[in-house]
Amino acid sequence: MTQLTPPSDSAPDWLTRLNPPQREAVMTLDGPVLMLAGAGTGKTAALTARLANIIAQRRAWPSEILCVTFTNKAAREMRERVGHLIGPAVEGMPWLGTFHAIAAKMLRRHAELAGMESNYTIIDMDDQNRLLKQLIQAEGLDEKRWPPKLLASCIDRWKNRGMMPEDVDAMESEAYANGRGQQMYRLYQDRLKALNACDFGDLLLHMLTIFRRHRDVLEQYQSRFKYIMVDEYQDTNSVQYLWLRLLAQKTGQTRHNICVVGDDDQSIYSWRGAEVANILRFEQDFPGAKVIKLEQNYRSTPHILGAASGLIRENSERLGKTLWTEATGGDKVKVTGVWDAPEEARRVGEDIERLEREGLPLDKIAILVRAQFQTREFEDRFIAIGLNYRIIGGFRFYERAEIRDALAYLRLIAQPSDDLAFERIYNTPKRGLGDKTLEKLHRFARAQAMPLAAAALAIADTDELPARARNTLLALMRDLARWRDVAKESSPADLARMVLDECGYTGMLQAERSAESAGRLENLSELARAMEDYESLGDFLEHVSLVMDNEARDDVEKVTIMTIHAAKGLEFDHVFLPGWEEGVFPSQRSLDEGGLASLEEERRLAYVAITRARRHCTILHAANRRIYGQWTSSIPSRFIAELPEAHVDQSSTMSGGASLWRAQWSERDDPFAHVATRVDQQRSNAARGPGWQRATERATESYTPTPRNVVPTRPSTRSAASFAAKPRMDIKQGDRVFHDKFGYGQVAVQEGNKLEIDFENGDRKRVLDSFVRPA
DNA sequence: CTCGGACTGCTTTTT
DNA sequence: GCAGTCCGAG
Repeated sequence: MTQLTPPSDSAPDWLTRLNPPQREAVMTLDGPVLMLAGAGTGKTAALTARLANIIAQRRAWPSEILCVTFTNKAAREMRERVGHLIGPAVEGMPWLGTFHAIAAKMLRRHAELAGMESNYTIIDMDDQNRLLKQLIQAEGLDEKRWPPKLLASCIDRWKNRGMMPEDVDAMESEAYANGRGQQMYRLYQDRLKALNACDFGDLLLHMLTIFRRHRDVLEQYQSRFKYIMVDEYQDTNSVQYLWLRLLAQKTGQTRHNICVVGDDDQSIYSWRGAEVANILRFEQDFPGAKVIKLEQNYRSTPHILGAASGLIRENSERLGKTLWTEATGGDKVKVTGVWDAPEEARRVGEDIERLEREGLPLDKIAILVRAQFQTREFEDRFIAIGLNYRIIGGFRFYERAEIRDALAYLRLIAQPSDDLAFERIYNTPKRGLGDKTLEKLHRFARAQAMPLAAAALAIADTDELPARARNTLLALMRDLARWRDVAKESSPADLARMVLDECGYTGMLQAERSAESAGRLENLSELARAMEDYESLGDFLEHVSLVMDNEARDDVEKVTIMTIHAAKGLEFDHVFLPGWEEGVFPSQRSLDEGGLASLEEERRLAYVAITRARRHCTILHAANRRIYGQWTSSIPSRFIAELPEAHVDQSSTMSGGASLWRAQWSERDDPFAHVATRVDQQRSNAARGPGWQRATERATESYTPTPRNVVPTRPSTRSAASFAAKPRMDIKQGDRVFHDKFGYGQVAVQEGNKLEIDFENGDRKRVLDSFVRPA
């Protein structure tokens, strides 16, 4: 990573800064290349240097290179880094992007070959859900027994595997409603076609089908792309694999200039269709492939690497890499056992405050959890001690109801046939149109084979609807027509502001005056602000449907709390890994569903977690934790026992210490340990003796924060760091402020960086001043 | 249409 | 234990 950082303009510079294997990857331009890049081995540097090299050597124009990533973030990063190396020529890289963005772009050109028009709509999961629900109801299926979500996941799985409805066999079809899976899938596809829409999976599947059925189209792209590069290849699913293979295999010529980069040890997305097999058999797929291993790690200390490597060695299906580093020294990975989850959060909080005092910026620290529910404990604790944090994940901007409503209006303006958008807004804000009206409208629309919006207009000439509903509908249609005219002249942002005002949405929220409504209004103006960057409404809508991420721009330094999945590809000086207990990590559910294969994926996840750390890594496990409201006692994760002792420092805040945990593992050293359930643990608790039992029972029945057998930690109400935290200069008592979650309020008490605020809904809440801004 | 009570079901998540 | 959803009553 470090090697390419100061990019220089002297031409061969990107070569001299590379290590030998990296250089080989950059220089090998002919034929298939598999770059096996371990964590922190400078894979992005090598990939971007290779791209720059292709262009510098005039092997291809930027527009003749296909460069695919999985996330928008990765695509952005790549574009930026290539930009540093080759300058403004990146602008001419139209085919650098995510699989979906690239497929969508191709599909716009060939939509008619998939039975759509080129201005097709890309529907999101919410639309998909509503659509499926309608279909399920129409088919008279019991929604409870066969929820739309289940059907959605089946369809998704089929699409991930490149299956069209006709490819779904009887066995697969069984997965939904007693064998009606295939039928429902087909109905869904028909409905999408009628709506001139497709879902995310379709973007790739449609293009794959087009490539297969129309050789001329395929050949056009095959000859265009002289080079293909794929990042995170271990995450590719079947469609993506098939899609790439078609593009990379130019018939009659021996081009196959495909370079894939990945790490089988970091494959953590099999649950959403990724096939590690794709990377494992790359050499068979592309005979003569050059395999280059990047093994020199530039990120972590030897102990961190040693611990991670020892752990991942337990996995069977591996291509096998050995990470090494020139770095020396550094601390061992710390493993700490604590009594319960609140203590875990308390200790992490104290450690972070100590690091902060020692001068480590908060944004160099991360807490990585297995599952989202674990974040809560930390959030509570950090609020209490006044530690700045941010939680990544959870709700995304474009998933909020008000944003989706606003987008529905805009979609309907851009695309009058967007029935899903119509349904979403036709009575939002409330204008007195109910299910009855919608039902009649639906029937009318179906009979006339027209979209709902057109039907709304046409039905006004009939006596189908009562005068009142008819007039309301007509007024809405008139508004839409007017906005469509406005859209032709004014900017998307202005249009959005106008629409939201005139449709009554803004008014509705203003009238509400609740804590959330203020935040919603804020979000809507943020949406309009985001639209300033777009030329046309169409551009913006395309962006929104493909780029659902939203990086909150940072103002203050904050500790990051996120899932391990979300942390892949990132690095932090100090990483805390809480919740390493059987059942939590590895996740019980994962083991129940996928057995050994899942256990190995969990282990890879653990490997990813540890390798995020640059300098320090602290693993924690709690003996007691509340799960689904039940106090549950648990034993340390098997992954802890798998860490080589030479790289680990174990400690425990409980009497008995680490030996207790180790003993626990040897006791239950049987081959079926991985399917052990919590019920078994009740039994093994009994085997641990009366003292343990008493402690466990106490914890289960009545929770006491500091039981006798716990070495008491420092009383927590006011730690040194939080006391010392400086108050914000721009906010003082009595000020009116705005908080993203709670809305507007008045500062009642200011104490360091903590505020007590009387919010407009009457609640008084304690919050950190970094979470509010002056209103 | 809106409110409230019952019911459920709970990893990971990008596009 | 909690949050989100659904259905029935008003």
